[in-house]
Amino acid sequence: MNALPEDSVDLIFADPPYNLQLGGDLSRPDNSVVNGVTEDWDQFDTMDAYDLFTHDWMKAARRILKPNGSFWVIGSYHNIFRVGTILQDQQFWVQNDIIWRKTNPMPNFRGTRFTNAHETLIWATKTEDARPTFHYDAMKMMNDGVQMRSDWTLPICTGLERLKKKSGEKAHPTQKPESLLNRVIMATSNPGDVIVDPFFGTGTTGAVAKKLGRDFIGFEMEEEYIIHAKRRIEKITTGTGQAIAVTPSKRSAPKVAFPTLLERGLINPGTMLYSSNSEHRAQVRADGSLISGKHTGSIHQVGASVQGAPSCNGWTFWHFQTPQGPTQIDALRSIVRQQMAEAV
Amino acid sequence: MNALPEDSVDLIFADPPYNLQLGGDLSRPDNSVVNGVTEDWDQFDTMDAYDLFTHDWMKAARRILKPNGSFWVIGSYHNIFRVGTILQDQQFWVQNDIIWRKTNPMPNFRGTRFTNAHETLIWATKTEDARPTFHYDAMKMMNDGVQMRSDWTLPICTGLERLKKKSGEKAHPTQKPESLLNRVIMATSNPGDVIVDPFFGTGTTGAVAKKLGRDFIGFEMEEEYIIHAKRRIEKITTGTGQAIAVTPSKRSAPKVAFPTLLERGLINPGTMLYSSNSEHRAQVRADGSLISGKHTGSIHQVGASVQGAPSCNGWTFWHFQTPQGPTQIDALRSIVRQQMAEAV
DNA sequence: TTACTAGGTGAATCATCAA
DNA sequence: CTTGATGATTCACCTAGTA
Repeated sequence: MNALPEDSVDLIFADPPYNLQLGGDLSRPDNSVVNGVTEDWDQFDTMDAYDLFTHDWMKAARRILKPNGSFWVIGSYHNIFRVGTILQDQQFWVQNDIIWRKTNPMPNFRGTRFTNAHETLIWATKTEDARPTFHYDAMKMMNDGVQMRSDWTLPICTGLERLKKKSGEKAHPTQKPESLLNRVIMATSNPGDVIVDPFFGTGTTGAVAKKLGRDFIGFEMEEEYIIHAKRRIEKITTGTGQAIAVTPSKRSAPKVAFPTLLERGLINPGTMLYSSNSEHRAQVRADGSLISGKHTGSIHQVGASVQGAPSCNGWTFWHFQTPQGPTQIDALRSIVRQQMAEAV
Repeated sequence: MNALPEDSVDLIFADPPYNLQLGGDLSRPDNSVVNGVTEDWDQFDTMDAYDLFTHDWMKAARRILKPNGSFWVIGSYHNIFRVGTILQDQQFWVQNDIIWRKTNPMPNFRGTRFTNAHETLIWATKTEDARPTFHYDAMKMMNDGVQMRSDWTLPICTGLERLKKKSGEKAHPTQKPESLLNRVIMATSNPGDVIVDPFFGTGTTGAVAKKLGRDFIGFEMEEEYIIHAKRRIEKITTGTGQAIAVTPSKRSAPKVAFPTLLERGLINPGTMLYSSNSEHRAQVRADGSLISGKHTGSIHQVGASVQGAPSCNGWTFWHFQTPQGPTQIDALRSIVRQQMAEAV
């Protein structure tokens, strides 16, 4: 990067090593082995070494970025706090942090934590008073007519999009989906702009840049990644004008879990529920499970158990007392759906 | 906090000042003025001053936290990178970063950025080898039967939940919703635990802690917030018994050895066991070991051997014949556990 | 040609206890 | 400290093969 002229680049997208520090092998419940990130380039001896590495590449990136250019970096909780702190210390000004909310993350196989279902991006400029390109209306268009939010729901890179070696193995352990780069590049650059990716990998940034009519420069040390990237980008034709279509993310109808009613204070732990004929009753526990005699479980499970039925729709089976008489708990679900619909 | 004994607290939830650095006044498209966070307690002269402040309160919090206790902190992009870095530098070990995805965030009125629609929480422990309370099964129950993810979709605190001054103004500029604290406290603490909130504000942590039968200690400097918090918490009644119980994790159940089933006459020597697909079979010997061809050993060992797998849960792998068809031997374990519970 | 099933997989800091 | 035994644990998606 030090060979490039200063203040010459419109957008930088950086996907640096995350410094994962994985432990031993991890296997799925079916005993198959999880193929983790064990590459040399993700190994750092200490956190200090990682901080120093981050400081160095970021300083080089900062030099070549135009005064109104956009700087993007992606990471996980392993590294993003270091990256964000160093970025602020270098006087970058954070415009947004963005959550890439994965539709299909890898589960937590051991049941020890919350499923790690997102990654974090930071969008920053060189200074507080920079005025970066931001296509507000295009983003609004891509989000069903309402402002694009700071959380983006997108699938991970799988299937035919995922580059493979001849052996069938994945070509790169952490290939990013083009949909993610599409949104970054669409939002904060213009056709003809110059985009730099300091950790080019198999070239997702270049592929999307070419598709959207931006110029790009990528840096990569691994020879094998470069070969894949070149072959991939060669095949791409640059879109022009109207040909550049965007795929808005489809949102499925919101599913509401009964425990959500408790979290939102619509029903309280300890509340008694009744079947419509008052023949069966159950008590609500704090995690949204029901208890009725020796039966415990979800509203559906307990509804089925007390009736000796194979299944049951708990939403319509259970009622709670109101001054107006017994009311289906389904009425409360409608309220939550309303709230979630407004959240889109 | 320095007056509390060390290693004495089960859970710490901290909602520190975000150091927002707001510019001039912001108005909505209808020219009404946005009431931002301009309180003295959110003013720091420099980023260094903020870092020092963070370092100090976090060190005090660390001292009082039990070795297996959970440490939670919430922030936005203004401060969360500083907080996360300092936390890691103090040897805290990050378990998850959690995204609070707001259903109803304030829009970006100027159309200059993405709507800032989330905040970030960090869940950490004092050390890497700490084993914090985590109610995996309760969280799964609360998420409609699938693992709880690292992104939580919850509304901000509005309506009747939002505390108001007599004048009708909001009592606190950044009151957190009880639903958020509910999930934190449910997931990582038990009834009777001690929870500390170093930035108590109007007492959301205390309110939810009391509701869920946890003890709490809150620190707050603003007299007016304290008055609101006390009045609020007084009104709350603590849930008891089943109301605050959650689905227990299987890991906490007492261990049962397979030979116990023979001792108690629940299964007889010579019984044939089958895998669910009937592909594998084994015979029970008098000492509770299995034999299948040349493989002998525990239910787990033989289950693993016959499959050629590195490990196997024999309780769910092996089935025995009943008039109702093949049944997991795990059903017999439940009976023993039942007997053990009644014997206490 | 369509429908269904079986199998594979993804940036993961992924168990606990006794000997 | 290591080693071994017990036994707990997965969601959404895609592809290839079969019916």
